[in-house]
Amino acid sequence: MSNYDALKLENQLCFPLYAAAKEVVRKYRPLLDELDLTYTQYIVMMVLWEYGEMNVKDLGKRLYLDSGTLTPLLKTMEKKGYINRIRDKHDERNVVIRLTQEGDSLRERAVTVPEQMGKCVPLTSEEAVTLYKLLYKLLNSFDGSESDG
Amino acid sequence: MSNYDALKLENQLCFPLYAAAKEVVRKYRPLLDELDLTYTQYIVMMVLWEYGEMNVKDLGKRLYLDSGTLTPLLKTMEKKGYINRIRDKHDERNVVIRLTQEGDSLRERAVTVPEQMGKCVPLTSEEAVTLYKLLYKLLNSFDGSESDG
DNA sequence: TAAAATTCAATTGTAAACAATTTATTAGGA
DNA sequence: TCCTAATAAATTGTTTACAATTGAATTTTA
Repeated sequence: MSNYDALKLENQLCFPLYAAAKEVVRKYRPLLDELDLTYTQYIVMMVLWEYGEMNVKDLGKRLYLDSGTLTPLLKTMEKKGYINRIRDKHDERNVVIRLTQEGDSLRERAVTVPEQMGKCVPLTSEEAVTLYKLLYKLLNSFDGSESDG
Repeated sequence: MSNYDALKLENQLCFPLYAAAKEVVRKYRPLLDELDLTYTQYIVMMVLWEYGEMNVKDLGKRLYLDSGTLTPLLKTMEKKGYINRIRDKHDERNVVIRLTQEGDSLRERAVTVPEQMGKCVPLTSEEAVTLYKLLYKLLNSFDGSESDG
């Protein structure tokens, strides 16, 4: 019996990670609906708000997403008018993603999202920092073995 | 400028949560491929290995999944021969999920998965416990607001 | 320089994930 | 009893997510 304890859900580290991530993304939904963004589209916007433009590959590396996810996502965002997709003149293999005026100005409305989310997270700032560091320790350890790119 | 710092990816707690969860699930893939299970199917099996049987609703509550996800997933698992789906005689609204002999015996082969995954996680046991507790603190705080059920 | 290898995005096919709705069943109230 | 809630699973439609493959462009190398 206790031979199988390692297979119990309550003894998994991955399960609360998987479930908490899903639930947090669900918490974002009503806030992001008002910006006509999904969570994945939102993190793309965050990168673009900070860097202005970036090609698909670098975006994927930053967000841990591959072109199979990003290509249709970015096409949707282009239809919404938030970004442009432009072939790089110097290397036509690259597609550069650039914010439109509308996409850039969305930033002002998005600025309340992090604080509203903060209210949903019942952790002290020390706990949040600890969690943040542990998650990045995990994440950084995977950086040698990516897909795609 | 620093008005927008809260919108930087590196200042988000949710992003490393989201990304780490995805990457950990990816790490499971080659191990679970040998059992012909996806990660979501695997956590269903973990619950069933422990409890033998459970209806769809309770399974969903435990795994933070709704019937829209579980119904097709469970049908796939039934086709594989790991489970049976049986309408509850006493209340025909309920579908009870029960392990088959084959599903039950899969447990023996699955028992190496947790230890193999443990090797991929570069955390001390103290760190793992801290992470575990923080994730459940987060997760438990969401328990009032579920979907479906 | 021509051929081979590499790189990048796009495509294809499959599997989650979930909101919203629908269908069937059961429970409660008048 | 009949009618209305409420409940549980299934269905519908949309979006992620990713492995594997394809096709086009670039770089390397022979």
